[in-house]
Amino acid sequence: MDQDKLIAPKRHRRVTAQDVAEAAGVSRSAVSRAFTEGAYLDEEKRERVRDAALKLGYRPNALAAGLQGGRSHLVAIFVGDMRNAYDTEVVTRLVGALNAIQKWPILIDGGGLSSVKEAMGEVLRYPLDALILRSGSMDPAIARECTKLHIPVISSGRVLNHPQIDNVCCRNAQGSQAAAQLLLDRGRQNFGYIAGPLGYSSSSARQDGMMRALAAAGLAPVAIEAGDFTVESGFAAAERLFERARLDALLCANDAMAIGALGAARARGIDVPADLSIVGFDDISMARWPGINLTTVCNPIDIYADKVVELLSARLADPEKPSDVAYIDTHLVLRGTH
Amino acid sequence: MDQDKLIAPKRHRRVTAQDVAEAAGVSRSAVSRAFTEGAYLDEEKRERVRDAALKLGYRPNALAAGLQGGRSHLVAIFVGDMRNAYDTEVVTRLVGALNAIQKWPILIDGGGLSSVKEAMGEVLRYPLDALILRSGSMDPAIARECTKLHIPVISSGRVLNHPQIDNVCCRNAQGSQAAAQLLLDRGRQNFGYIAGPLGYSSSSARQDGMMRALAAAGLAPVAIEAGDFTVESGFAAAERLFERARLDALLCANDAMAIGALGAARARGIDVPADLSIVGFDDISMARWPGINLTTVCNPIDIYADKVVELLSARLADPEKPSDVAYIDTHLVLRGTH
DNA sequence: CACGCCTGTGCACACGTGTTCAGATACCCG
DNA sequence: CGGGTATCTGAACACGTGTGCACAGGCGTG
Repeated sequence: MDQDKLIAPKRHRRVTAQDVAEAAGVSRSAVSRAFTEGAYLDEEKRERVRDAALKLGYRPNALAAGLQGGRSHLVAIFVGDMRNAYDTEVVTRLVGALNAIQKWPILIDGGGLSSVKEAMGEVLRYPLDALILRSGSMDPAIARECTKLHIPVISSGRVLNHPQIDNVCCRNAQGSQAAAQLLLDRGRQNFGYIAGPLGYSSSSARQDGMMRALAAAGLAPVAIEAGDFTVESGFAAAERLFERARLDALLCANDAMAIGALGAARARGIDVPADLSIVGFDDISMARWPGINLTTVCNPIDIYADKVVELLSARLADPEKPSDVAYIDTHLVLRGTH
Repeated sequence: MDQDKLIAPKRHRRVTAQDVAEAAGVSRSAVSRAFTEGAYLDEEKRERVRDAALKLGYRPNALAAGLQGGRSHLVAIFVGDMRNAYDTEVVTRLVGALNAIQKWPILIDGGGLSSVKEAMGEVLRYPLDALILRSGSMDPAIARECTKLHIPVISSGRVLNHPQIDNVCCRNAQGSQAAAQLLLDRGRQNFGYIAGPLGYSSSSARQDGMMRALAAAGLAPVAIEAGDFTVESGFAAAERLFERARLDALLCANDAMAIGALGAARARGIDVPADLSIVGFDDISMARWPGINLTTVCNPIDIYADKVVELLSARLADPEKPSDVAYIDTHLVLRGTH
């Protein structure tokens, strides 16, 4: 009956539960039970099965398990642009947090990809446990499509208003309002702002926060320029600002651009922080590097990742629960540039 | 016959090929063939199937496909420590390159994980198309275990001597030899070196390269200290070096530590590059930031990622091919610190 | 017409697992 | 000893797909 197998042994067949069963002298069901918590199986037999499995190098095939049971334990992380330092750090923490709860993250980098939509379509062929969006400029249509497939979506960094999408978002306005207040208290009056690209809710919310603090002091920003969240664009935007106006305070939509601005200020011989205060947003790891030492608004990454995982677990436990928005508090980190 | 389904409709059943078949009035096989390139199927019928599929939101289940056919299209990337800037950049490019060829990378971060071995064991339950190691200090036992499961392993950054493991590695010694020669030509004589942790082949190879260049000039390094590849450790190591000796040239095992050293030099009032040359290794994106502008040895990341994917494709095409080592050439990037 | 070739189709199997179901065995209690 | 219960076990099914196989028909050629 096993003729065919003997005649044409498959290239490199995976060790299967059947093989272990034969080696241990039990039924295949018993093998399955030996690896399932809380299943009825004689202890002695279970041990025998595990020994045989170890010897043969057997591992239950996750594809088959996922096909049969409910969960695949795969989670897709869609990240808008992995060349962005903050996004990268968030992804790093997310990967760690997911690994820790035995969920396996599949990464899709929108920044390095021409046909994002197509890639998403391919990945959605896997019955994902969840999809995590990490991106300020995600096409909401994709998110909607996922909810149609009944896979949980968690949006990070941007609140998507949809009954089935959970969100994690930091209090952007509050953060930059506090930053502006800090500089106001220090006596600064001529504010500049380096914004992110249009359409990023985080950037505009942060700008609003600053405006609110300035308005309360009867002020308005002297000049505003926009970058694309990169260091280089921050450098360029700062140069344009310095050309246009004489500032003593400069707030930036994120740390990377603040670091660029810091470089531009130094190149121009402006003394930071004596003549100019620069404050970033996010508190990426480079902000604390010697030689940068940036004063910034901390957007606590660990808490961020933990919250995402927490929301994910809750959603998996109860798929029908109402959607949730977790707001993360920021706090000022006073270093050397304010 | 479908009573049970009607009585107890599964929570949210995925749309299956059977559903599409019924909607389009064809057999289930026809649906499968409609999505398979090069399968015999009437063009008109294929179109009908695709219409129905689109309407129902059907996607062939990748788990089932992977179970049945050979490939799962999943690739695991094991990265030693995602908090390392260079590793992160490599991973980013790898993710992009894999996405582009429709392979879906599962990330495992050794740095954020207590039980790496266990995590690897869990992930190996998926029949991976390949495993990519990105780490200087990977336990070779894990790699060996993978080859036993007959899944291709590609090691990046460290050459593993195993008949079934492909490798991508840059010419470390050549790179730092050239860097040392650059500084020798500039008239430097008192060399210091900041090494990585013990057991990282890349660090020791880079040190060897420097030694070779110095020896050829009848010199030897004045002082050597070690860090752990982080900026902070580079800062600390440089301070120890400055305490011990008067240097005019400082080579570092990677860019992050060089950036730390640069900060330490500036904090101490040392003029770089007038009194001290600092050269890093890797050319991470921060090396070109204004305010850092680090002279370094470029370890070209794009080529790196492309080579990995190239080796991967070759290995998948012919699993029995002899193992290969792709050496990547480095080149000096002259900026402002030499 | 006979024959072979090419295109198109449905049936049935294999992939490897978790779990249900019914049956078997051991055990305790009245 | 009978019967109920708790524990254990194997057969069978479902999960959803890709594909080999057999077959059907159309068409061109001798």
